[in-house]
Amino acid sequence: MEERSGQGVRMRDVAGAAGVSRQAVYDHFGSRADLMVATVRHGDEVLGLDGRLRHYRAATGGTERLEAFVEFWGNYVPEIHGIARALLAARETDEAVAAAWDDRMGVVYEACHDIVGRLHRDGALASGWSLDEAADVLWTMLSIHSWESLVLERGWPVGRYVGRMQELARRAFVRGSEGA
Amino acid sequence: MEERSGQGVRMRDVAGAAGVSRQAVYDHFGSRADLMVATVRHGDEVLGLDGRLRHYRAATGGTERLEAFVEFWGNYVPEIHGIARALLAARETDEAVAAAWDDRMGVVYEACHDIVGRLHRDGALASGWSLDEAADVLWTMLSIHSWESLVLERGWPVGRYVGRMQELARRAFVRGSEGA
DNA sequence: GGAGTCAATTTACACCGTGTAAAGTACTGA
DNA sequence: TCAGTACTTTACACGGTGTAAATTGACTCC
Repeated sequence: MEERSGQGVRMRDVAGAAGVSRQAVYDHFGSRADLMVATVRHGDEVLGLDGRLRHYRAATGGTERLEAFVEFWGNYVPEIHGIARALLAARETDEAVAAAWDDRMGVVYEACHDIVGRLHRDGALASGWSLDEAADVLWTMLSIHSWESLVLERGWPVGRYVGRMQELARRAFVRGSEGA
Repeated sequence: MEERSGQGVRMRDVAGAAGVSRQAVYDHFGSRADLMVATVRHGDEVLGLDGRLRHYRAATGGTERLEAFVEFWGNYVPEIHGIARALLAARETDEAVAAAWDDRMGVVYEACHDIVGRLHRDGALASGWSLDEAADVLWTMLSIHSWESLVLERGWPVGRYVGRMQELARRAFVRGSEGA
């Protein structure tokens, strides 16, 4: 239950990789969609989110939290990328997958909203943004797709992604921060 | 050859909508992938790009061109969205579709690079960006996915998309422009 | 040791969408 | 009239998901 990753993977591949018959997989998981959802849940348990989010949680200021979150996210996405692509493809047709995806993305959105709210509280939110709009844009900037676009298509190393996105987010959302 | 749009559409749907047998479609287009490519070409002819890009072409300054391009793009995407989704899904498996997509996106990338180049020429590019990195980020900000995220998922009207993206792009790339 | 249970296996098939093949029909124009 | 063309219907191959049934094998309980 470890090495899977992505949409081109058929049930027989999963079965083969697990050294088990195709039907055994159906017995255990029910369907391809259910398998994905189970994989997501398993990933949650195994990826140590609590540890990874320590810096984020420790940062109470809006600006610091924004920076910490981008850093967490940039390093987190590569590890969930395979399953994320599979979910993204399957959520078109499967309701349970769509729900699992929306649930995950909802958590990210909440984080974005929280960050924007703190910037506002600190008087640091750049003018011109409503809280919701800023959260929408931050969430969009940090989407898996944008990560794919920069890291996979344009070939950015993860470190550059993190650095530039931190800078971009600061410029976009933090009042008076164009110098660097 | 007009009303199609998107990935859930099967060959029989296309045929039915055209009032023709499924095989006739195969006779004309060869395969689903070829049909998509043909649809893209047809769209190019019919969408009046030259007219739509007039403001963009007329704007020679980096800042103005950036603004004009975001406006063009925001209004253009809704019309290509259906076929774009289908291409996006099919490019995973079909080489010709992938080539057609990459060709289109290449054009957009060139436009982004041109804009960033003009900003730099005008001395208006915000500090901290290399030309390539700024083009990469602008291109990513303007991706179909980001448009979907804001307009379809977050429910933004197109006008708001255009306005906020213009503002965001200005903040991100134009030196000294946080006030508005 | 023998019976029952439970998991996993093999084999087979239904369903769907893409794509191919073949035979038939109807309209066109030299 | 005949050839060509455009389209039709019917049929099937292929690949992937998902279901069903009969079979094997191991482990437990008495």
